[in-house]
Amino acid sequence: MSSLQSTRFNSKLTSQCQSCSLSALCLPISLADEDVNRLDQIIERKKPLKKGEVLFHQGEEFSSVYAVRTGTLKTFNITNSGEEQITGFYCPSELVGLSGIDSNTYPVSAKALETTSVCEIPFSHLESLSSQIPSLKHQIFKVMSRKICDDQQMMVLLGKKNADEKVASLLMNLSSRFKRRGYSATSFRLAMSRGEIGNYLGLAVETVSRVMTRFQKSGLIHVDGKEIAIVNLPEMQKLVGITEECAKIEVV
Amino acid sequence: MSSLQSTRFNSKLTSQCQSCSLSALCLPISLADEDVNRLDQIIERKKPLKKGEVLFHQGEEFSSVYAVRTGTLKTFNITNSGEEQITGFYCPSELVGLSGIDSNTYPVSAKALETTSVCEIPFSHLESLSSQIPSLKHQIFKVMSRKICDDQQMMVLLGKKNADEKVASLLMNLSSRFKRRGYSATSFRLAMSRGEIGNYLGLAVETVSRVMTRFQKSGLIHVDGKEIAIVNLPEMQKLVGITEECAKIEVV
DNA sequence: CGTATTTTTGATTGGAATCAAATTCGGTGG
DNA sequence: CCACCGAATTTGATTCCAATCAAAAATACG
Repeated sequence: MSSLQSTRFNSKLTSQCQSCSLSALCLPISLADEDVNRLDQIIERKKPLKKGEVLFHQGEEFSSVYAVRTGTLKTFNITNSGEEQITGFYCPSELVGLSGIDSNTYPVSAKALETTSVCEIPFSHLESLSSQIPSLKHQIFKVMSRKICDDQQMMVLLGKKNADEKVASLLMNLSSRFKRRGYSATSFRLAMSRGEIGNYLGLAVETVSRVMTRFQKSGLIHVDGKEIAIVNLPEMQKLVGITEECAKIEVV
Repeated sequence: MSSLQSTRFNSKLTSQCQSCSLSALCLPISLADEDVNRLDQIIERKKPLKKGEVLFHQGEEFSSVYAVRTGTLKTFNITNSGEEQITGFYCPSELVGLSGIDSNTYPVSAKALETTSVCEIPFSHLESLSSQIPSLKHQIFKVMSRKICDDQQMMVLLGKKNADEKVASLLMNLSSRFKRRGYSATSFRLAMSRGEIGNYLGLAVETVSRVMTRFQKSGLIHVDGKEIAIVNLPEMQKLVGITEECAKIEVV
């Protein structure tokens, strides 16, 4: 158990969730002001993580879920052969750590890909608060359900798609996540390296590089290091295929 | 909304969950008798599905989650090219349909691989009941968290493993699920076809067949149609690798 | 400014897909 | 109970996509 006092980075009596620009994403529910305040009081805003710092380690006791406020996280397993297997990237407003509830242990590690600040949400507090606020409980169910959906789409991607479709899917997925937060859907900066993309997609680094070069040559995207611009959006969407369909369902 | 009366297949006033042999798996919590009864009253035991019958369709409005009592289900997407993409197999005591909570729509279809009976659990009832029974709410969180964990392991499998490891992983996974329900871990019958296994694992049917033949020749397993016997358990576990590790974490 | 790391590019290899066909299995009706 | 038909499974030959090996180029960083 971490100390509320010692880790609190920015503590005020007024609700910070209410003034946070992400609240509409992080809490897409209409909580009464009073309820938001109650939620706000259990949340700790931690000191930002520097690139490469670890938020929690695989195997550690589960205590909190975390909402990313700024920056990007990756979650990963260490395989028995010692290599890293990335299982997800987390952008602002997204929750990380939910997979620890079942075993009361984080089954993955979470590491910052760049300077990243998070809100720590002690799960036991969240859970008891959710008993008192049904819409909050429903929201947690929804977030977890959404994660299950997304992971299953990822399973389809990994099992059925070729290298082009995988890379296109990741780029379009990131694009829609940027858009959701009000940023450009067609021009953004990758927080992760080519190696991390390949690791996540089940591709070799070289393949990721080749595919991106090829996409650029065919006028689908423009690549400048980590800066990506989607040039031919319709064609990219076509490449993504099935994932697209399910995105529709989810958006409803 | 389905009618409670019309679809109820086997209705008694006494608690059926209490006498169900799966309750320790389906409800691995110590609910007070009174609470079990309350849960029991919202559950409908539906008429068994015959092989090939569909429990719910992709795109249909979400209303219930289902616990498999006997038999096996598969969940799948239909891709835009019209082919089926299997996202999961469900054995007795396992819950299907949780991915529908987020969008209020089932993002997959569920179909019986053999004669299968399920308990229908209307989600709105379950949710309101969970407000009154904190341990039930916690249990739902756990089940969903576990699903997220499992799916992420599946992602690792699909992204990083070769054909041998994939097939071995599926067999060992099924083995542990049979064992959990009190059946033999080393001898069981596959409910799914080679084609469905291949579809699920991201392999061609021919590859699944070849791998199994090869496993049999090397004395790892014995295959007789759909009957499988694990002959060399340690070697099979070795093939599975990382998934093994995470199984340990989850079991704790 | 020089070194380490990341990314790109090229050549070759290999594992699984695909194509093709034989065989077995499962269900049905005579 | 057996013969028959379609589906599922197995087996074989060939192809192809992405991995691997290798090395140059670009970028990050102290």
